[in-house]
Parts: sequence; structure tokens; C-alpha cells
Amino acid sequence: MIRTHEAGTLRKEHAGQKVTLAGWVARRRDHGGVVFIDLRDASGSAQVVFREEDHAHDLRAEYCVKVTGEVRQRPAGNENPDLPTGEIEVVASEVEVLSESAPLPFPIEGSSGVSEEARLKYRYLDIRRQRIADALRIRSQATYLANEVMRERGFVYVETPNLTRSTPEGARDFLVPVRLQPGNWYALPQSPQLFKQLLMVSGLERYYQLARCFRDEDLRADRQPEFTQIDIEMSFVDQDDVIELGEALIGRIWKETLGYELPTPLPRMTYAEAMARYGSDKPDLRFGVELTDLTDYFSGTSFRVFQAPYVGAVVMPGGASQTRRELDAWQEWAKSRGARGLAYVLVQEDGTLGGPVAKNLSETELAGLAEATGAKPGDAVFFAAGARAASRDLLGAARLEIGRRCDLIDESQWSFLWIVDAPMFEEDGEGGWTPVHHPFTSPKPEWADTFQDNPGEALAYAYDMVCNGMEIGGGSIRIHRAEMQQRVFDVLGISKEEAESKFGWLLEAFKYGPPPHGGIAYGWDRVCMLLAGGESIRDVIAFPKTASGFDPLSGAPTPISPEQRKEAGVDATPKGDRPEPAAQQS
RNA sequence: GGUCCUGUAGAGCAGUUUGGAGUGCUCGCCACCCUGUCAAGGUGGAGGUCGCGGGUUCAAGUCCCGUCAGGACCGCCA
Repeated sequence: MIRTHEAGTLRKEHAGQKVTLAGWVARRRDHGGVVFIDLRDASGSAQVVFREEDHAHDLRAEYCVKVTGEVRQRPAGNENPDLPTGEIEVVASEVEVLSESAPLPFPIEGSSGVSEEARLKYRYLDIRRQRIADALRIRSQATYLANEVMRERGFVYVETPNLTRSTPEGARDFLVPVRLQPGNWYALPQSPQLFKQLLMVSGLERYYQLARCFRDEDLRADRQPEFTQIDIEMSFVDQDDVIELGEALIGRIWKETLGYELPTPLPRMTYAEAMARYGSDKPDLRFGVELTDLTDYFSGTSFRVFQAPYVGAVVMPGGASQTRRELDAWQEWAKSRGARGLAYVLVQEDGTLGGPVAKNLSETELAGLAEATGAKPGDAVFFAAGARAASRDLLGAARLEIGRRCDLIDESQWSFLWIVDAPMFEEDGEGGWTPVHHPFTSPKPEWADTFQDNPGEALAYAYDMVCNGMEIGGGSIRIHRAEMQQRVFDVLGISKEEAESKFGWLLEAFKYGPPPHGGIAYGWDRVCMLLAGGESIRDVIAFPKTASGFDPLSGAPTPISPEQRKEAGVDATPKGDRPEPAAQQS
């Protein structure tokens, strides 16, 4: 090794030892006759002292250097109790510049903000910064822990293909042209869903993988075109078994990275309850502010707007003192979400009700409103009326916005829960049904025989783990009987031929004694983002892409040359003697 | 596909409302001074296509139109 010690590990016990360090010049404090360098390596940093004969004057920020010198306790009064190495310093006797650094595009040390674009373009420098380096380390630690838990429980790590077949359901696929078979295309997997079910047919019984997944959809702070899941599947289990495993996995990770004891078993809430109380299938329980259903309350109202299939409300504490401008801003906010507006009533300090909606309500309606919604003097009550799902969505979003604006969210808190009993199907807007989860999700046992008769009410054997208002994992018990699978396809309007063409390879496998099985997948980037305290999954991805899918570092994606285009067979027509590739969704 | 915010020196910002010479702040950079700092300090200096294109105007960083890039959100993401 070039060095004998790591800078961040030096303590006063090392005093008197001759050491050689290697790292980067983090900070330079040049006093002319004496120069201090903070030498940073992966372990931390230590102060190196140079005397004038040492030529340290020419060292610059982020030069990569090797320093030999003697560790000594700092002179009395010069200790720095804020630093782990603050009791010692290294008196340099030799210094070698291993490589110089050009002036930096942004500061490595210090906490000043830097644009996302600059950070991604020079991501390798961004990772030198403490915050990102820490985030990547905590991700690594979490990954080790996950592997430990899975190993202890006898799971088999299996890698599934990244070059695979396009799947017709779900997200848009990334496609890869195939030179050997011009006109035919691989798809990158949206998840290893079908392969992991095949591995259950194979009898592995317990499978897991840190799987790369690819989805060609628009990006968000918590979405990248490629991302990682911890993908898990188990045979001969029911929902409680998978939930127990999920809690053991997340519990170990939170305990050993953050020292947080997961309060297991985690609370479970049905999808229906979550939607009714919080207007969300991933409620943030770090604060209260629940929705109230006022449909019955306003069932006889003469106010036309509230003559709707659903009327609900959410209370903004202290909201009555908002200015006209702030209340107007709520209208704009609601419109930006596709609503017509956000009706409101202000509860004045004397208990009277104000706001434009109040005069449309009857004496009786006004009299009981505060009690019905739980509003107190000084609060504002926001209403949504219309279709139930859309109205609850709006109120749920308003609830989160209230939480943010009123600073009701305790950021130091962890709120974990399971959302269970999601519906199997939802209306696709064209008179048909579409799966809420995916078409291989089993109904709950009580719906096993009858789901096809009431598709809108049938409950799925599915579960999502929610943390701080974010879905971090989700899974289900799968269908393993052909007869039941056929009934699901019938509800979805998928013909036998269509099912054969799209999923034939899975259905074929399921002819050979498939075991009952189920699983779960955790969004690993989101999990690590929560552990690292980040705002975006980009914080825990070494080389992420921008919101338009561009990588400012490598410049990807790029056009291809006409030669590449020809060779890849991008424009070729497939030969007819192959099975029809699954139709692409546009 | 849509809505909103942002774009001014290497970095972070102010200036845009009410048009008047690239006017300014913090950090960094370069040179010099400085023997106990740890966000060291001091003196001096360099550094600008105000994202890009067009328009209005005697005059545009500032107003208008378009466009590009980044970010947030809606749609979308089983």
C-alpha cells in the first residue's frame, strides 16, 4: 500500500509514530511560515502541518497527495474538539503530489447548493462530497444487510435475464434490436415478475434478487428509467408469511443502519379505509388531518355543487386566517390537479362560518358543519364533491399539502404500515376492467369463487408496505390454478388466444404442478433514499439521469450511425416463420 | 401530451415589478503578504454570448413571441 494509515483513524494514541497518508487536499490554510492542510481520504480527514521549507504553498484544492510525517498531539490550546482527529496533527517531512487537480467546477467542501445539472455532469466530484458519499455507503450497508437476512432464511439468489420478451401489460418497454434476427427485438424487463413465478414452478421455493428494472415512462423525483428492486418470491406461503418476511428485512435494515427498532408487527390498514380516511393508498400517518365523508350530511342539500355522489371535506388547522390571495392560490392548486376548484368554508373565531360557499348552505347545514368535520374556530374546511374516487384523490392531495404548509409533519418520525385488501380490478374508463396490481394476483380466499361476478368489489390478495407516505414495497399471493387464471382473463376481456399469445410461456409452465406462491418487491432506491434522508432517489444512485432521461456525464443517449442502424436491424422486417411478437403498447 | 418554477462570471445569488453603460453580494480562482489555523486573515487582480433566436423601442438582463436546458407536479408509471 502507498499509505500506512488512513487519515480519519488517527488518534492521540498514534502520537510519535511515523505515518504515510494518501488522499486529497480538502482545505488549505496558508499562513506563510506554516501551512495547514486537511488531508481527506475515504476514512475522514486529518490536519497536516507544513513548515516553510516544505513547499506546501503550491498545493491546491483536491490535489491527490502522499504525505509522510510524524503524528503528534497538537500544542495545548490548538485542539479541535469538533473533529474526530482534532487532538492530533501530522507534521509533514515529505510530500509528493500524486496528481494535480484543475480548478473545480463547484466546491467539494462546504454545503453551498449546486445545480443538479452541474452535479450530474461531474458526478465523480459530486460523490467526493460527504453527503453523496454517505448516501452511497448507507445503500451499500443496506444491501449487505438485505443479503444477510435472505441468506439466513434460505433464499436462493437467482439472476434473471435483462434481454427478454416484451410484456403487453403495464409500463412501456425499453426495446433492444437484435442483430442476429433482424426485425426482432428484446425488451428490458419492467420487473422479473414472470421469471420469478417460473422459478417457483422450478421448485426453488425461495428466490430473491437485486433486480434491475426498466420502464420507459416519464420520470419523477422518485422514478428513474432504470431502478433496482429487491425481488422476492416464496412457495407454500400465505400473506402473513410474506408480510413477516418483509418486516424482518426492513426491521433489520432500519435497526442496523439507523438504530431504529421497527414496531412489529406493523399496523395493517385496508385499502378501503386508507382511501376513506386519507384519500390515498399510501397514507402518511406522521400527522392527523383525516378526511370526513359528508355525503349523507349533505344528502338533502339545495346547494347544487354538493348534490353529488360523494361529498367530502378536510380541515386545515388555522386556515381561516389565510389571506384572499392564499385562498385563491388553493383554487389554482386544485385546478392544476384537474379539479374545478376547491370549495371552502372558514370557521371564524366566534364560530360563525364565512367564505363564498357558506351562503349557499342552509342554517341547519351550517350549524352542524364544524362538528361534522371536526373543525375548530380559526380553521378552514375544504370540500370536494363529485365522483368518489376523484374527490378523495383531491382531498388526499389537499391533506398532504396542508401537512406541508402547516408544518404538521414530524420529519424525525417513521410511519410504517401495510395497506391490504386492495381491489383486484378497477374500471378502465372504456367499460372494461383493468388489474389494480397485475393479472396474476390472486383474489382473497373469500373472493376465490365469486370475483368474476362483482369485479368492482373483489379484493386482491395483495399488500403494500408504506413508509412516510411512500410505497416502498408491494406484492401479492399469485394465482397458481389455470381455471382461476382463466376467469381473471375473462374479466379483463383477454381471449384464450390473446392470453396464449401474450402469456403462453407462463401458462404452459403452470400446467406442470405449480405450487401456491407469492412474493413481494421492494423499491430499493426508495428504501435507500429514506435511509439516507434524501429528497430524491437520484441521491442514492451513483450515476442517475435527469428528468428527461439524459445523462449529463456520458452524454447518453446519442444518435447512432447509419452503419449501426443497418447492422442492428432497426428497420428490418421480421421473418414470418417466428411466433408473433407480442403487440407493443403505444 | 399538459401546468408551474428556474436559467446573470467557475459555484451560489441579487438586479427583471417601474426599460436607461454588465451594477452588485458571498464563495472560489490568480499574484503577493502573513508561524497556530481549522469556513484562517489581509492587499491587489483576472473572470460576463445576462441559456439561445426573433420582435417592440432612441435604448432590452428587464417588455413580447418562440425555442433549448434543469427542476417540481398532472397525465402516465400493472
